Amino acid sequence: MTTADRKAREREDLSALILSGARKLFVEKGIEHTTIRAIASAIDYSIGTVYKYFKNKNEILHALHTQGFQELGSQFIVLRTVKEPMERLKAMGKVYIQFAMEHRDMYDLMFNLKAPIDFLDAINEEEWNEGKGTFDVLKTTVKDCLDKGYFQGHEPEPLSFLIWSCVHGMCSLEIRERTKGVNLNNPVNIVEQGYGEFLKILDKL
Amino acid sequence: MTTADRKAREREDLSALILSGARKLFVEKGIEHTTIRAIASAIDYSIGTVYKYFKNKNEILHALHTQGFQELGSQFIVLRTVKEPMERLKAMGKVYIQFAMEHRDMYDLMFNLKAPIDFLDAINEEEWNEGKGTFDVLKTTVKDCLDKGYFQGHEPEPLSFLIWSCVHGMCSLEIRERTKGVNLNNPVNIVEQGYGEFLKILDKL
DNA sequence: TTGGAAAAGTGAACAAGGTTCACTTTATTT
DNA sequence: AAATAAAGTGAACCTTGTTCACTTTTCCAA
Repeated sequence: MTTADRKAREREDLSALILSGARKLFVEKGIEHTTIRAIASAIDYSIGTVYKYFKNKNEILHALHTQGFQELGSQFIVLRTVKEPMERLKAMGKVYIQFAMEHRDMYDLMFNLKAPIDFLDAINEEEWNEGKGTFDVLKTTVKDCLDKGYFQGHEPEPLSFLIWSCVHGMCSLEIRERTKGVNLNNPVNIVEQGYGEFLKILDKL
Repeated sequence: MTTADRKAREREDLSALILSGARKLFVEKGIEHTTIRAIASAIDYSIGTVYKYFKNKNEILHALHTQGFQELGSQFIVLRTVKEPMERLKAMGKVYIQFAMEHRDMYDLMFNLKAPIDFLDAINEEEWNEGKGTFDVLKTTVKDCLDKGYFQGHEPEPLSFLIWSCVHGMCSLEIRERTKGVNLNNPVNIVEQGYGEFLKILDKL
């Protein structure tokens, strides 16, 4: 079945090409400029072809959001070298914030936009595996901390959710331009400062 | 100038009517169904009239977002009865979460959507007074806590931002359906549980 | 009282974007 | 080489925000 194999490969290739075109626009011009027409024209194919490969725009954005989780996951790999769980937790927060601040639109897509979740709903997928996987990485480290005697009296799951929320909240407020509401006496980046306070709290727990 | 006065009043009235129509759609059908056409038809006026009263849709959404802050502010009034600052801080979080969960679309508009901020940008308004005002209420309570000896070694401003982020993060993840990523062993609402962990931490600080 | 200006209100029309689908072109198979 | 299938196309449709030339109403001075 050489022909069928090649066909499948070609299909994969064009699928990937569409995504890379979408990705490029997404990164360079922001999500509002990432239209189907723009994606098609960026890769010199017609609108119709894009729709032969993806059911709709939500599917494209979902695929992009999955790529984002893969990248975030690969950033997390360095954390394996940090053996002490509390240190690892602190480093994880730093990596997470850095990812969010360096890939604002991607972060927004992964954790704020409706599109990827709407896509899951449309295909009757109950689970959000991308998010779940990342959350599990956090939860494992939090459990390690509990085993080491940190976070006395806390429950791993809701505590992990709280920690995620802290960091996500800061990134989200920053990306959605709500940090305008915070008067800074200090010229340092508010997210950095907020994370500094977070670290101080961890040292007490 | 009785006539001019009445004119001004009528103008105010229609302005308010447009907003109430928008509000109704917003609450009942969600933001995606709150189109200019739908607003106009809900109050039996034409599209053109809506545009005589508001420059564009962002201005309408900004006005709605301001109403939201007024309501959140009025929910905060009960907190004045709580004299002990740490207790007040805990109660404030509870009120905030309750507001967010009961007015999801409004919360989203206030803290997530681009529209209100885009409106401010368009009129060259640097300040986000609505957010700033609410943040100041929090900051005052956090400062009171510091004065009472809580939060030793912390800075009021970034600490307030961190606390806000914690609570906002939980609400935001819930509203944007990212709590799907959290496997619950316990049937209780994850935001409630996360806030429970937050309270435990406050008791240690 | 009334004529004309100003204010209020209208809705057709445009642009942009997601989506569909009948059609053309290319590739494969027999 | 013809028949069939797969790949690709883009005009056209729908919805939504927005504009603006036009109509209707209101107001005040002559």
